[in-house]
Amino acid sequence: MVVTRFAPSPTGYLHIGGLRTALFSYLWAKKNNGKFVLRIEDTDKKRNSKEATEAILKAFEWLGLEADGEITYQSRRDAIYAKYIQQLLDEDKAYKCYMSKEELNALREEQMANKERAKYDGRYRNFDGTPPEGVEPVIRIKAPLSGEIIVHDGVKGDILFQAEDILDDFVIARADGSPTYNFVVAVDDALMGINEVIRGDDHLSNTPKQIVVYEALGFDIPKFYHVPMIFNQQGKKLSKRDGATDVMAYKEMGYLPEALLNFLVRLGWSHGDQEIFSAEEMRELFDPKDINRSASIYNTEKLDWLNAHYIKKISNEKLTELLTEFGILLSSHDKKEILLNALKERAKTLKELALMVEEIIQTPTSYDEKAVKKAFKGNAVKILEIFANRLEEASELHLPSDYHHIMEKVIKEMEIGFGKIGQPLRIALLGKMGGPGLDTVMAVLGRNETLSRITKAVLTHTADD
RNA sequence: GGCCCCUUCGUCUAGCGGUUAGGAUCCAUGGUUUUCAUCCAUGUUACAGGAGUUCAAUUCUCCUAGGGGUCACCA
Repeated sequence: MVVTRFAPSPTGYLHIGGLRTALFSYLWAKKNNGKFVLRIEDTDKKRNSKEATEAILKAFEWLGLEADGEITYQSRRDAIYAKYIQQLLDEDKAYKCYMSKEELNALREEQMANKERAKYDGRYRNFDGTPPEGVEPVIRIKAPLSGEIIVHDGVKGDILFQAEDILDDFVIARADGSPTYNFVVAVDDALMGINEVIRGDDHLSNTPKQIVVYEALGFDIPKFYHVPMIFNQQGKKLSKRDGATDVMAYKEMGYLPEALLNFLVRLGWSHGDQEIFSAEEMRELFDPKDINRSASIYNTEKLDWLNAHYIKKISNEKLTELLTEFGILLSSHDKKEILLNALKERAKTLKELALMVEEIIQTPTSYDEKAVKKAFKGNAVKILEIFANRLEEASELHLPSDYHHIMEKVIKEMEIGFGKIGQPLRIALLGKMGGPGLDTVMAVLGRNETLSRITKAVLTHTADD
């Protein structure tokens, strides 16, 4: 069974890059009827917060990603790590190193001065003398000092490292006894049965160290997939300063989860020419072998397009519900279907949609001057007055087509084109050009509000002349 | 700096030795629309550079350049 994982360190909100690796891991597990588990890497007590973990969970919930089983917290597994550290000590695969920080720094400086790679020199590797006073030892693993380490990567292919280039006896437990990252990652992945690791490219050079741990402990090495980074517009690694990288910020901006997911799944992954993927299709089609090898730049143009696409497809009922978060309450509005059908065609985000609804529902408080100049030429006022009269005379007015008939009637009566009535009427009703068809607008507003807006506009522009 | 990774339209990408180098987005133009948007159609734009290998390279190899990652008692 395929078991994947997402292993964030809870130091802040969940950002786009993290979400994408989580998504890839989730999809791959689902496709294989496997498991996707969540592990919180909170061993560094100073930098972690509970809120951050909750933020991650919240984002998952919004997007419909669900982790299988219990969440694992590394901070609660000290006993486990201690056990394996002791095992390595007992097997002479690790040892205590009494080098002080000062000594270590001195060594590094000397190596730097000689233009050598900073590297622990192994001075306590076979130490059996009396330990120096006053130094709490760290524990270092005996890493291979020569030979090759090959990472079999599902995205990049086999990558060859020379041990002497990259390895030294790295620390697996700090002076206070707490284990370090490369050690716990390997231990946890092994113990949790994770056999397919999908993670960011930035972990690629850590992988040989983790392989050292796997081998020392006799664990099976999982299959790795290192997915390329997502860069910002400047071509640099995404950071918190890159505007909206917080996943939940996208919710506030009016993006739909299906749009964000679709956008992210296509960032660095493809399935031929297909652009639109439902959640089901993603689970069916995702395969890490189709992950791209190169980094991608994060650019939201396509996200906007996808979001517009999904807004068009979503039910009005659902839309009404979503709009409440943007201060729009339509559930009791009798013409909400008509309104939403007209508006969802032209909104890129829910926030935009909310604004459009407001602009129709609210009586205009001012009129766009340029548009007024253009529209209120000639006998525009007269046309509006006649149109208003015909509206009053009409018997039943409900649907857009009812209003449309009246517009046509006036056009015929006065022997004018559609524009002659359309433009001033649009100004009267909405205060500016643009927006849905006027018949639709009037149907939504109803006869009284329509008449009232026309009257107000007529008064305003009669006074002007 | 050492090590490692990457390089097709502005952006996301297809391509897996022989293609008029395809799609999407963006942009532009036209059509539909009383307006705006949608929608439809059309168009501009790409194989980083140089050597090989080969009858034939975007595709394979090497080099160069550029970009990125990583080198902790952070994760």
